Parts: sequence; structure tokens; C-alpha cells
Amino acid sequence: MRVSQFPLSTLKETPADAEIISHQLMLRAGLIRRLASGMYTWLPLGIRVLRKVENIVRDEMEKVGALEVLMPGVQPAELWQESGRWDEYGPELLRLHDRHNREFCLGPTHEEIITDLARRELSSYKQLPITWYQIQSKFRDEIRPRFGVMRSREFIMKDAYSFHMDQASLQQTYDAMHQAYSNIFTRFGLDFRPVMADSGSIGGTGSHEFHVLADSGEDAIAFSSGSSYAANIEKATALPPQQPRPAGTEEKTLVDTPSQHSIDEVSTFLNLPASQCLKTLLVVGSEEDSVIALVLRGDHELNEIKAEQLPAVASPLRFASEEQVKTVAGCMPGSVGPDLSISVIVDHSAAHVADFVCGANEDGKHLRGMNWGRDLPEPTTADLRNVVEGDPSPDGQGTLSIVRGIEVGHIFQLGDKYSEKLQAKVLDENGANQIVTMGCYGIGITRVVAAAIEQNHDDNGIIWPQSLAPFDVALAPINMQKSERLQAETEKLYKELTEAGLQVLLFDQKERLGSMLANIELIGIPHRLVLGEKGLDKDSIEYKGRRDSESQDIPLGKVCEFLLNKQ
RNA sequence: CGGGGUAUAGCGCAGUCUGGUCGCGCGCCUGCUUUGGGAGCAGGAUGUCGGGAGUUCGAAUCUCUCUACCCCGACCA
Repeated sequence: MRVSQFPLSTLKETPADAEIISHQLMLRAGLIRRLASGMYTWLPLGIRVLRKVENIVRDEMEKVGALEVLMPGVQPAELWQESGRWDEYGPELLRLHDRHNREFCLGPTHEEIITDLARRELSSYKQLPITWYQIQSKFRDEIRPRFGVMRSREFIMKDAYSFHMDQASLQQTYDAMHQAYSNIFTRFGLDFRPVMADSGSIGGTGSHEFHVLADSGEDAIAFSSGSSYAANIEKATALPPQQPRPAGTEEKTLVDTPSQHSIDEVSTFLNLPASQCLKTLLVVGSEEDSVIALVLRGDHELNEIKAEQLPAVASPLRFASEEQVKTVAGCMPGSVGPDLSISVIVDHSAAHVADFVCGANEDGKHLRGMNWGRDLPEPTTADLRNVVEGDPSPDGQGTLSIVRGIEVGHIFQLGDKYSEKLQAKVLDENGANQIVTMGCYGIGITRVVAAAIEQNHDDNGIIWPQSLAPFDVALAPINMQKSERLQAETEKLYKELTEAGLQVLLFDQKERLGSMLANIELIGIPHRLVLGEKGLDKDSIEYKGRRDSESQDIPLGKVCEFLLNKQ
């Protein structure tokens, strides 16, 4: 491809509305342009990357025997009503009417459609197992789209769905998909981790997420130093402390904390570590008008998913209003303590602290020297907190580290959640009807592009992994218009490299070297060749890999071979 | 949806407080010079100052209103 035929829409300055590096670089490199909040146009350069991602995904899907289909983006309400999700899904589901006032939605996912296809097309156990997949646009009316294509409303997803006679067959395909996903992210050249996950609103039992590791990731994942354990922090269990609780030595005392409300303020004021202060959070209970107290160590964070899974706590989790707090505790939120007449659930590690500080349920007062079983009843305990760096691994081997990740893939064992609702049945060996068992498997195609940039960039721009790069090599001739010899050699090399199967971007316009090099680096081409009169005199060409610190001279005749060895 | 902010040329911004008819850098066009890391000089094009209404002799600037976008919180590939 020639730059004269393939204009690079690069930007020298960073657009003001882009926050994270991948979004900034995608705009600057001319991969995408914003149309509306959470909606992006992909420019020619961006499409080339997107196609690389898609083709690797297709290839690996074919390898595990998945069959490509294409389902409509607009979906009839009837199927969603049948599955029950028309009412469950909420405003994230963009609903619309046609001219006959029939109801539709823009598909945020395709379980309903694929299950409908399955019940129409599948009639015998002999047809199973089968996996269908598609690469297609999804629409989710996110509350807050952000970070460019990382969290957009319209995005491209690869979604696959498998159908089985039994759990064993599902497990087999699930494991094969797990492997296929690992192959895919390995081929992308990304540093990723499969982690155990919460299955969220899609439902079902077994579930793994695939995360690309990056500091800007929206998820925290925990993995063990001593085993292969890895889980989303939402899901990672915090083990109860093994040692018995230390004995209390201090007297219970009421202390004045006139303007100290947060744990930070209280612990600083009393000159105690935050781990010695307990915080009491009041949340809405599952029974009408009830309020539940959750107690955590001051240095720990509430895990909302764990909390809302407690039967006594309302799901989704909501904090009690200020009025409710006053009624229940008799003070403002900053002074609430665990000495309450409502249900009090204490995190394992909070139940393990002796001589702690807590709110006194009186404005401007805290209690110190508090002890469970002496000043307060022995607590009811549960796992309420996020694991932290250094916690023991839930499988008993090693300790946990916490890193941030971008969720780019998610696989689920759905079981019969949708097939039951939509009555997707086949005949078994005995001629009896049987509801099929399902799995589903997603990859955020557009998000992968952003995640790859988050993980691979420097001050000059994007550094594409070889497999995702829009071009393999850039050719930058210096002042080609002034030298017929240079022009001829450049054209010859362009032809040779192209015929060798390389995707070459030739800077064939009158442009200064500095500007060509800046563009090549910004758009992240893995290999670049600079051709000049000086080099030709020595019968050599200057080569530099995108990550190299120094360039090197390659004999003119060896360039093609040299590059092919780099692939 | 709650809280905070922004809207002026393709992009980045100044001008708004204190009303007098909008400017700078980059980019774009023309010409000349230059050419191994985003060139220099000269000339040029581009704005319903987000929309509407109001106050005023006069509004980018003041008032009201609508809209869009961004950031912080709950959702997900």
C-alpha cells in the first residue's frame, strides 16, 4: 500500500476528550473517530487491525469446530419476553418500535436468538454437540461509555454458543474453548491471564474471564504465588485467619473524636493503624425496611458482590439512607459502631481484631479498647471483603498478588437457563425429549485493539505486536522525487517485499524524513526501512525494529530474507 | 441517574470576570528555499463563537432555556 493511496489521518496533538493512552493513540494514529458518545467510526488503518484480530479469532474457532453464522442486530421483543430478560435487562437494552409499533431491541448479546435457532434446527442427539459463532456488532446502552472503544455502546464481539446433551459434553467443549482462547490471546502477542469469574447477569455456573494485564484495567485480579489460582477480585475468597484471636488487654474507653469521621481521620487522630479500627457500614436488608450492619477492618474494602449474596442483604446492594442510619444508630454515618440491635455481620478478619476502635453510635465519639465477646457479643462472621496483596491463596498454596486487568474474553457454562425457557429440546437415544445444555463464549474484538495498545506503547506511539500490526513494514525513502536511482530501488524493493507476502506501507509522497518516521512510530509499524542515496552508495539499507534502540544496516539484496526471518 | 466541568476554524487553546463585532499554535492551499528525526520565508482559505429566546444602541462575553460532549460513582466483551 502506498501512502498516496492510503492517507494516514494522524494527529499531532492529543484530542482533549481522550483520557487513557489507548484512546489517545487510537485517535492520534487515525484508527477511529468519534461519532457520538460511545460510538466510533473505524478508519481504514483501524479496520486493518480489526481484521487481523477477527481473522485470528476465526482461525481458532474453526480449529475447535465452531461454525460461523451471522444473526441480526435488531431482535424481536417476543424472544426476550420468552426468556424473561425483556423485563430483567433494564435500560441497558435499547428498545425500539417498527412502523407497525411492534417492539424490538438492539441486541446486546444473542442467547435468545441462538437458542431460537437451536430449537428450530436441532431435533436429534445425533446433531450434538454443535457450536455456532459470529463476529458481529452489539449494542449496550451503557450508563457511562468511556475510554474510547474500551467501553463503548456499539462494539464488535465474537460470540459463540454451544449445545450439548449433558454436562460432560459441555465441559469438554468448555475446556476446548478455554484452550482456544489461550491460543488466541497468545497469538495476539498479549500478556493475559485466564481467571475464575463471577458469572453476572448472563447466568449459569462455571465461568472464566480472560484479562489482558494493564494498569489502566477496570478490573482487579488476584493470583497466587504458589499455584495456578487466579480469580477476579469480585470472586476471590478471603480465608478466615488461622490463628486464634489475640486476647484483649485494654479497657473499653469512650473517646472524643469531634471532627473525625472517616477511618483515615480516626486512625490518624488516635495514632493507631487503620487495621485496628473497624468500620460499620449500614446497608438495606432483604426484608422490608430492614437495615443490616456490615463490619470490616478499616484497611479493607467491602466486596459488594459477596455482600449482596448474603440472604439478609438486599440485592443489588444499596447503602442505608442518612435517615435510616439516624433511626438505627442514633447518630451520623461517621460515628456508627457495631453495638446495634439490628443484624450485625462481621468480616472474618474484623472479627479477629482485639482492642479495636469503633464508632460509639454517638456523634463525635468513638470507643477504643473494644473486644468481641467482652464488650460486644461474639460476632456472626462472613467473607465480606476484597482480598488484598499478601492474603493467603484460597487454595492454601502461596499468597495472593493483585494486578489490574482488562476483560477481553469471558466463557460461561450456561446449563439450561435459556434452553429451558425457550424449550430447546432434541430427542435422545430413547426417543425422549431432552432440554439441551448450553455454553457461551465471548471476545470483545474492538476492546482487544484498545487493550493491545494499553499494553504496547511508548512515548512515540503504538507498538503493535506483529500479529495485529496494520502493516508489517514501512518503507521510507529520503527525497525519492530527486533521485531516479532511489526511486527505482524503492519500487523494486516494494515489489519484492510485497510479492514475498509482506504488507508494506510505502511513503511515496514528498515528505520530510522526520515526519515520515514520526508517523511510522505513531501508527506502530513493527519494522521500518529507510532508503537514501548514502545507503545505496554502500549498497545497504537502514533497518530499525519498532522496539529497537539502534538501527542497523542491511545489505540491499538481503533485506527481504532478513524481514522474513523476523516474522 | 446523581455530582463536577466543557462547548470559539479540521486539532489544541486564548479572548468571557470588566459587552464595542474573535485571535494564536498546529494542520490545510500557493510559491520559493530547504531536505538523515514532525523545516524556513512570503502569501492565502476556513468560524451562523453549540442551538433558541431575552437584556442592550451594541452580546463569544450578561440572563433564561435547550442540546451535545468529557470526568467521578453503580454495569460489562
